[in-house]
Amino acid sequence: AANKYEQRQSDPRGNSYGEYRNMKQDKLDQQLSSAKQSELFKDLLIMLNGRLEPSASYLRQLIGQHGGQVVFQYTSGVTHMICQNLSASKFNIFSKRKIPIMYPKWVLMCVEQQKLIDTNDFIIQEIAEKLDIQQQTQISPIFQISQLNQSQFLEQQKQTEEEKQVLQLIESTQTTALVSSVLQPLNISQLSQLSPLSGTSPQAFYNVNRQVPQPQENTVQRYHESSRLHQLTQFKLNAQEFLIKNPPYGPKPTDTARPLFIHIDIDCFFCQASFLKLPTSKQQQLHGYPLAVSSNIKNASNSTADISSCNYTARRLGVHNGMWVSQAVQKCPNLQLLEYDFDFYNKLSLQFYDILRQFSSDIMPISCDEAYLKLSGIYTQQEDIKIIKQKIYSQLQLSTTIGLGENLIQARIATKLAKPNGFMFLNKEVFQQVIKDKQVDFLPQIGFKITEELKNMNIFTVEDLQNADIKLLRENFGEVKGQNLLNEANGVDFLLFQPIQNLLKQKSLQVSKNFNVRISQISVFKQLVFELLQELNQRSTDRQLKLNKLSITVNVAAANNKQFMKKMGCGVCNQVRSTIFIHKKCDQCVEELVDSVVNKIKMEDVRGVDVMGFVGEVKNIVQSKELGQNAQKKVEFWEKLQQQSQNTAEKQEIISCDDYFDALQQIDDQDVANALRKVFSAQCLCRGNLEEAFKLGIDGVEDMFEDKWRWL
DNA sequence: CTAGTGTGGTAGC
DNA sequence: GATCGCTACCACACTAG
Repeated sequence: AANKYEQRQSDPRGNSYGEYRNMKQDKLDQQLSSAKQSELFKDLLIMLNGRLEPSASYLRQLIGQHGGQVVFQYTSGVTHMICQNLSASKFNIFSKRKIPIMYPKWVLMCVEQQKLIDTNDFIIQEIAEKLDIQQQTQISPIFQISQLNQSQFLEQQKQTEEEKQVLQLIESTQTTALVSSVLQPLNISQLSQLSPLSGTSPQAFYNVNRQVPQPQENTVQRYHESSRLHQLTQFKLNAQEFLIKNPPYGPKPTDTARPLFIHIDIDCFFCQASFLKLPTSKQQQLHGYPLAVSSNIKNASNSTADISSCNYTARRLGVHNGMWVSQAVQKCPNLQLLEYDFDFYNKLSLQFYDILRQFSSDIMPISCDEAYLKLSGIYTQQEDIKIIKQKIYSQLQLSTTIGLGENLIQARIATKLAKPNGFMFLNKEVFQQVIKDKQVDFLPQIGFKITEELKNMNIFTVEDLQNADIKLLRENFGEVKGQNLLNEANGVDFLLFQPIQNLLKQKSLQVSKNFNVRISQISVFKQLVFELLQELNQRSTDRQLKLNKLSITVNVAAANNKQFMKKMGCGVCNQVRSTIFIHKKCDQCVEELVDSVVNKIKMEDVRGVDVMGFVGEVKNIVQSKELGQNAQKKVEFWEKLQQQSQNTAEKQEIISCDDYFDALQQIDDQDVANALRKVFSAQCLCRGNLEEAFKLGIDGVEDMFEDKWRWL
């Protein structure tokens, strides 16, 4: 397979694969325009997103034949968006811009009927409903818990009208989730039934499609769509976003002498969710079998696909997460493999958090299916807490495990011990009892490397760790880590409970591809970096983060690269990194970024690339050495400005004010005064709501500036 | 000593 | 023909000044 891929990369018809692709594209475009059949899509710019059925290349061809234009990335002027799956954030972007989102079926049906069908009939239902849930949740009646006494709250949990409404709400969405396969685009045979008048048989189109090579754009995006680890991180971010927009409204924990925490985790989340997606008959058939979620593969006994989640039957038979499918079926020949359904996982995750919102106002999300809750003093009975489990089960059919403890680590360990479908309370004494004989890697934060290191120190069990010499631990692991290890072993928290409302601004973001990367030409490498940067740009824009620094990491095959390697994986690699400062959109930095590493690597050894962006707080930007020797004065100026706007709503705006940012970038070291004048004018004039600026006019602004100037 | 940069480890399924 | 090895964040070693 690798050989074939490389042959394609060095196709003799072009100097590089990219050029070859362009030639091919031109040729294709010519063919298409010559085969133009109608002007149906004239003046439309249609964006194709993600994996499509029929395929993107086929749709492109079809749209081209009928006079339309196609793009694969969002650009201004896009009139329609075609997709099957779409993240909530992207959905928001398109719906905000009032760009209709349609299934590919729309294109086919327009062509069939030779008219532009009303887009309202096609806007993706499932996603629209997901958005509806969020809106409804926001306006749904909120329990005024603080005004209720404790028993009233618990009573309300069981009985109130609001409760019924919430239940109905979630039940209705759940039905949608379970039948969502109904909403998938129609297949070809269904289509021909719908449009018997068609002149050209859809089947014919479909066959043409088979001969058109798949376009190579969006390799990063396509890859991410089926990468479980990518999805997993996005789900977590989605959950955080959801909680910020829909704050928890449960009872407010009071400062009691003895706070309680729960740790809640959905048991083998992906596995349960994928199971729920099966038809009932299949579910009955698989009942009691060992199950695992993995990419759908034909040759399980040879596959190096990862098991991403497996049920507890499978675990008892020796299967575990992260194992290769081939190893798993060797241990457990009856293992039944289930398919991923990432959209469904995401949906369940948000519903999970929607339920948790009722139970505490202090929630700390850990991942898409796992959170800590700080409990108020009203939970006095274990039964009160089990209500959470029951609710999640009755509303989502997902079994969970809850650990209860006086601190986070106790709760966390309790969950681990009680899995699956369990509940456990640990206090200090019981914790000591249950933990002491466990291997050290039973504790969180102790992974492969630290286990190895501890082995070298003759520390194997938690009890060994408890008795270890703190000086030695600190020496070997550092001050903090060493102390943390000891704390963990003794059931003392080192993780701080941080409810969602304390969430700090994201500091960095990164986009990686370290799978199926085999490169022979620098142009291909550039294309990959470009795509990664585009994605980075997209994400930072979506999340309104301003990046001031970019870093690139290239994974380069090490001498023992092939050892333990997944077939298309990156194997053992050395990392080559480099960092640059940026003044422009990050997808315009390809050349600079590539240049910074290209001399240190051989293209044929590249096994993966990772670009990271650092969020530039204006304060940090001001401090960065890019601003040169007068940075200190500029910082002071900035801080003064901050103080000025301290008590106004403008503070936030000033932080994100692009003009301000740009002006700062242009500050001239030779003449700080002038530069700051520029900055300050820009600040005033670019923002209409700085009232004084308008009242005083230009001269007034100058005076104002002089006024602010004195402190410099 | 300080501030900035580079490196490595862990977590979720 | 393979089957999706991501990503945020922390701590600390190191370096320049």
